[in-house]
Amino acid sequence: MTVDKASQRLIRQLSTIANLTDESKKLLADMPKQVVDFGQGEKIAWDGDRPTKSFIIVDGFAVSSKTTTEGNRQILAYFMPGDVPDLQSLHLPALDVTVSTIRPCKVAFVQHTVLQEICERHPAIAKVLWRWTLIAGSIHREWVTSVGRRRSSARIAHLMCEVISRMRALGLAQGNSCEMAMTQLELADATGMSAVHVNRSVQALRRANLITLRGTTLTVLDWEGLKSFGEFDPAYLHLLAPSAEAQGS
Amino acid sequence: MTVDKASQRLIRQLSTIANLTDESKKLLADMPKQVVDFGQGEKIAWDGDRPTKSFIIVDGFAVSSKTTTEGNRQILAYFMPGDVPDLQSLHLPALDVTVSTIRPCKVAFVQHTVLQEICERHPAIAKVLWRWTLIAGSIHREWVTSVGRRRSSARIAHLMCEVISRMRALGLAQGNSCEMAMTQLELADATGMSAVHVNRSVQALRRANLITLRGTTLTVLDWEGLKSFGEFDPAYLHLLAPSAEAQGS
DNA sequence: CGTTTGGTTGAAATGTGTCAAACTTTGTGG
DNA sequence: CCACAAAGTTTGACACATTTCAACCAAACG
Repeated sequence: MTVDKASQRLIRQLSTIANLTDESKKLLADMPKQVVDFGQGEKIAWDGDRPTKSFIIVDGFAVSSKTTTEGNRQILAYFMPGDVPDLQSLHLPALDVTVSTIRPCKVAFVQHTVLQEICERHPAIAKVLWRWTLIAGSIHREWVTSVGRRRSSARIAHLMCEVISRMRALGLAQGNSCEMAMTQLELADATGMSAVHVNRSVQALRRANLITLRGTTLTVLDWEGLKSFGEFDPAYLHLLAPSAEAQGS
Repeated sequence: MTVDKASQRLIRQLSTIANLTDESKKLLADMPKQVVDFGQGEKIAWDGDRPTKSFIIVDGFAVSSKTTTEGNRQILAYFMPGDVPDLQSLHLPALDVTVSTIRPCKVAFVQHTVLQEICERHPAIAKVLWRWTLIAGSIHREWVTSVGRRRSSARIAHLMCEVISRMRALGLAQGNSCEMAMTQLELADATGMSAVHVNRSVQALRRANLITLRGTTLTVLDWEGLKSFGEFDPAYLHLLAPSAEAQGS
């Protein structure tokens, strides 16, 4: 039995936070999905929308964001393959963020009715999805802390630790390297800084021999150093295997 | 049939975000609860705990927060009567925040086993609770935006709008006034600013004739003005009756 | 009535943003 | 495969928002 890529990604993501039974996996894999391609910088869902389906990121990277009246953008979450950026719309009809690709993306749409029926008939799956949305909330809390109370370069370091930890858990990191997929401008919008200051903070991390950042490829040179510099404690990610983050250095 | 205060508060809160059937209300009211009093500035639950019960705020106010290694505190959420600050621990065993009272609090503990059984047997209630945790996430996103991208006095204004809107929805605001229960130091920790700067920002809001803040009692003099100054759009609260926020001015 | 807690003020230090220009890399079409 | 354009990065100078420190004041409290 072959399983499509969208299902593989979704199942792999969920496996990082919960143990799925084979039955659950099959149910998720069998959901009807509609695959659509998006280019870089395209919007997939808009603040204020009332979607009737949610989507899985199959390939590529996306972010959710809000824009203030003065036109400043704040990135609120970072999505990688297997993520479902608008899962909350299952129980919150009106979307409160805009989701945009930061890389070309292949996404798979699933009707809310399908998800809802699965949740009703299979409470175990509902529980995992609920847990997933709670982890998204936990990550939000860590971001508030970062943006509110950490120095600029620690914010950057923390975000890098988060991304590489999540990528590792998915098996999408190569050793100490991963495709971060964010320009410095996007890094700025995610950390509440200006692009110029991000640049200077990144240089500080480089000078401290903590990282290498070429284009959008991040390499961690000193995992323990970066962790302590960014005050990163992976507990908030609530991953099943904390070992995933200890493989570094 | 008399219903205890803890249940009343809980049901009133949930009624602001969902329509509960009488059966659901009865089930919630019938949960065994253990009422405990806490003084001001006490901690109810600790970061890293693995609680076996969650608690409803019956009276008083509380916040959840994280503290950085440098000792800076970031407040992440603000809880009022009827709120369940650690509801997420139902599916995230390890708590990732500390919950402390900012006023003397009466709280009612409910065993997780009880909540879990209700959720299993009554999917309608599970759905409401899930929705509730999703709204908490939505509020977190708004806070990230505020802390990351809004000017200092707009942050304060935004937080004031949020608190008074939620208090109004609960019927806990008197006209344009409400008990905000936060000192300027707590306001600082919630908005990622220093206490001194909060003081200056509050004064700016006063000078603009938007608010009055005596002690911890907030009075809104110009609701529309405060809303636009703080870029406040209540959509992210996902309240059932948006009218609650339109009653002002 | 003194003590504590929270609020207010001023001055100086500093982190971060803004602006503008130059540079580098990446991608694309000829 | 080169040349060019576009996108992203880096740099410097300067402005300014915010923090820090320290002192003082006001209100609440036992």
